Amino acid sequence: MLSERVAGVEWGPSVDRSWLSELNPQQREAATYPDGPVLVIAGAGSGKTKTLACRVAWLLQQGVPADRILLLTFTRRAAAEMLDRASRITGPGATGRIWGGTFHSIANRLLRQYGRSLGLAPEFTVIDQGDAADLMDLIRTELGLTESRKRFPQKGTLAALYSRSVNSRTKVSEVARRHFPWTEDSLEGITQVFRVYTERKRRSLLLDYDDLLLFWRALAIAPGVGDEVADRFDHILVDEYQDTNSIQAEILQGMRRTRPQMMVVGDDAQSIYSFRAATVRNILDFPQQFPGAAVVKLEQNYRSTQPILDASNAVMARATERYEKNLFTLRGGVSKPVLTTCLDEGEQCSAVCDRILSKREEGIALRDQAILFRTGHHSDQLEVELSRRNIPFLKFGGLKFVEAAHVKDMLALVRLLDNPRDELSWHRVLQLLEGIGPASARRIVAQISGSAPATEESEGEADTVEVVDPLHRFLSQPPAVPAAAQEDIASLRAALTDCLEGDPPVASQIERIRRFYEPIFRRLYENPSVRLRDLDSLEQIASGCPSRAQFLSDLALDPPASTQDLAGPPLLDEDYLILSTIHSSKGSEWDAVHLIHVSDGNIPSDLATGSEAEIEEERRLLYVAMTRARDALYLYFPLRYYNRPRGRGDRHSYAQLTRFIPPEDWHYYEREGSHQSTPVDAAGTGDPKTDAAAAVDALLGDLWS
DNA sequence: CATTTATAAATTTTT
DNA sequence: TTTATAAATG
Repeated sequence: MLSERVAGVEWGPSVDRSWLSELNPQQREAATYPDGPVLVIAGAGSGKTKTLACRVAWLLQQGVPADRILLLTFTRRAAAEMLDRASRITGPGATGRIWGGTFHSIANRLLRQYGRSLGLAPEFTVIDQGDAADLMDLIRTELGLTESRKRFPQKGTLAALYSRSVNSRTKVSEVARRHFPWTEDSLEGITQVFRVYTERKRRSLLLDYDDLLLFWRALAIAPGVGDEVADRFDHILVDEYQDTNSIQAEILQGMRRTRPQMMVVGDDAQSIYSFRAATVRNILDFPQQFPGAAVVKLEQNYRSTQPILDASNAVMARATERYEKNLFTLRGGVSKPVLTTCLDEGEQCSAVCDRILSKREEGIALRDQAILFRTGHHSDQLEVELSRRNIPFLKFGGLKFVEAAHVKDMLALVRLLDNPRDELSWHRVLQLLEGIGPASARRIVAQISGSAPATEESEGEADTVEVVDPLHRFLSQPPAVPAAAQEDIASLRAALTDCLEGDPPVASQIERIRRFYEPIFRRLYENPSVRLRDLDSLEQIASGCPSRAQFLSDLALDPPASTQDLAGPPLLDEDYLILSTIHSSKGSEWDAVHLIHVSDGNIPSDLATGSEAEIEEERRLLYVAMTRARDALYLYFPLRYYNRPRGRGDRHSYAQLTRFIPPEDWHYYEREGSHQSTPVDAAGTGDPKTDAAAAVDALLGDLWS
C-alpha cells in the first residue's frame, strides 16, 4: 500500500511527497496542518520560509486551486521568493495564479474590484506617506497655521502622528502625548489639519496606505459583499505576523468569519515595527481572537553556528518580556563572533573593508556577505571607501528613488492623466511652471476643480457636482496666469493633450511628458546629469506596465528597494556586496555579517530611548541583525565620533559600546582592535595624548549622559 | 501681493 | 541634500 497517513491526510500513490521528508517533525506538522487556524512560532533561522513554501506546495497538491490561496507577506520580494520555492516543488507555472503580496497591495487589488460597493470609485490613486505629508503641508498653509507664533509640527511629523493614530486606533491626543510630546501644544491645529486632510483625500480620490487597510477592513466586514470577498479564498497564509497591526488582525478576522483555514507565522523576538503600530499582541492574543487555534513551535535553528546563537540568545535573555522559546542548533562551530573596537569611523571603514576582502580570499563571495546598520546614513562614509577600493555593492533601505523630487514631478504629471481630481498633483505640477507659486496654484486649482463660482447648476445630475473633470476644463478653458507663466502653461497643455488623444501606450505617454518636463528640469536642478538617469529608469519601468494605473500603483506600493548605486559598472552577474538597514534585512541571511556602529546612541538610537518599550524594540533590532549570520559575525564599534559632519574640525565626542552587550556578556565574543580591555580606558593607539583625552572625556561624559 | 532668491538649520526604522 | 524662514524683487 503506497498511500499513507501523514498528519491526518490521505496521500495518493501518484503524488511525489519526497520533499516532505526534508522537513523536521514540527515543520512538517505546520506544512501539512489540515485547516487552521494555526499559529506558527518560528524562531530566527528555523526554516520559516521553507515551511511556508512547502505548505503552499502541499495545498496545491491537495487540489486547492491556486487562485484561492492568499499569501500575505511583508514585502513583494518575500512573496515572490516564497512562490518561487514552492514552484520548485510543484513544477513551474503552478503558483502563478496565487494571490501573493503585502496587505497593502492585496487591498489595492481587491478594492479596484469590489470598491464600488463601498462607494469607492475604482480609479482611485494610491499615495505614499511622503505624498500624505505633502498634502498635510498644503492644508497646513491653507489654514494659516504656519503663521502662528508657536512652531507648528513639521509635515513628516504630522503624517507619522496621523498614521500611528489610525493604525493603532488610538486617539490623536493619546498618541501625541506618548510618542510626539513636543506636538501637544498644537493639538487643536493638528486635528483641524487631519479633518481637512480626510475630506480632501475623498474629494481628490486619493487613498493613503492607511486607507487601503481601512477600506479592506470595511470591505471584509460589510454584510453582503464581505461574504463574497471572504469566500474567494480557501486558505490564507500570513508571514511576519509579529509585525502586523490591529487593523490587519481585524481584516483577517473578517476574511475568516466563516472559514477556519488560516495560518500565521511569526516570532515575537523579531518584532521591530511598532513605530508603524505593529503589536506583538496579535501573536499573543491569536488563540483568543481565533478560537480553536493550534500553536506549532519551530525551535531548531538551521542557520547559525552555536557561538553566534549563544551571543544572540544572550542579548535576548536580558529582555524584560518575551515569549519562552528554546532555540537550539545542531551546527557546531568554534569561532566566536568578533567584536572590533575602532578608534573612529575612518578606522571602522578600513577594518570592515579589509575583513571583507580577506573573507573573499577565503572563498566567501561578496554576495554572501552583508553590512548591516541601524539607519540609512550610517553607511555614508563606508560607501565612499568601498567605491574607492572598487568593491561593488547594492544598498537596501535608506532613500529611495521615488522620493527624489524630479521623480515625484514626473509621477505627478502622470497621475493627472489617470486621476484628474488629484489636487495634490495639480499643485505640484502647476508650481513647476515659471512664475507660479503656491498662491497662483491654489487659485487655478479652485477654478478648474469646480469649487469656484464657475460651476453652473448641473441640471439633471443632482448628485454629481463635478460634471466636467478638471483636466478637460484645464484644457478647454485656459486659466488666467501671470505673464511669465504663459509659455510654460501652453506647453503643459500641449503635452497633456497629446497624452490623452488616441490613448497611446504608457511608455510613449511617459516619453511625451518627459519632453515637456526636461527643460523645466534643467532650469530647476544644478547637476541634471545624475538625475537624468532616474528619468531613464522611469521610462524603463513604464515600458513593462500594461496600463497607466498599474504603473502608478506599482510604484506607490512597491517602490524599487535598492539604490542603483553600484560602485562599479552595474553588471547583473557581477559579484557585489549587500548593504542594508537592519529593518530591510529582515528575512535574509548571509555567510558573513558585518554589523557597524554598535554603540549606544546608534543601537539603541538616541531618538528611541524615550520609553522602556522603545528600548526593548532596539534590543530586538540588534537580535535580528545578529541572527542574520550563518558562519561569521563581526561587530564594529567606533570610539570617537566627530561632531562636525565631514568637517575637518577636531571636535568630537566619545561613544560607549551598546548597552545590550554588557561586560558580563563579553566572553561570548573575540575582542580585538585599538582597545583591548574596555572601550573607554585602554591604551594602544600609539598616541598617549589621544588616549588620555579619550579616557577623560569618557569619564566626563558618564557624568551627564 | 506673489514669487524668487538667500540664508540658516536639521536629518530613524517602512508599507 | 533637503527644508523652513527672511529679505529682496517684480
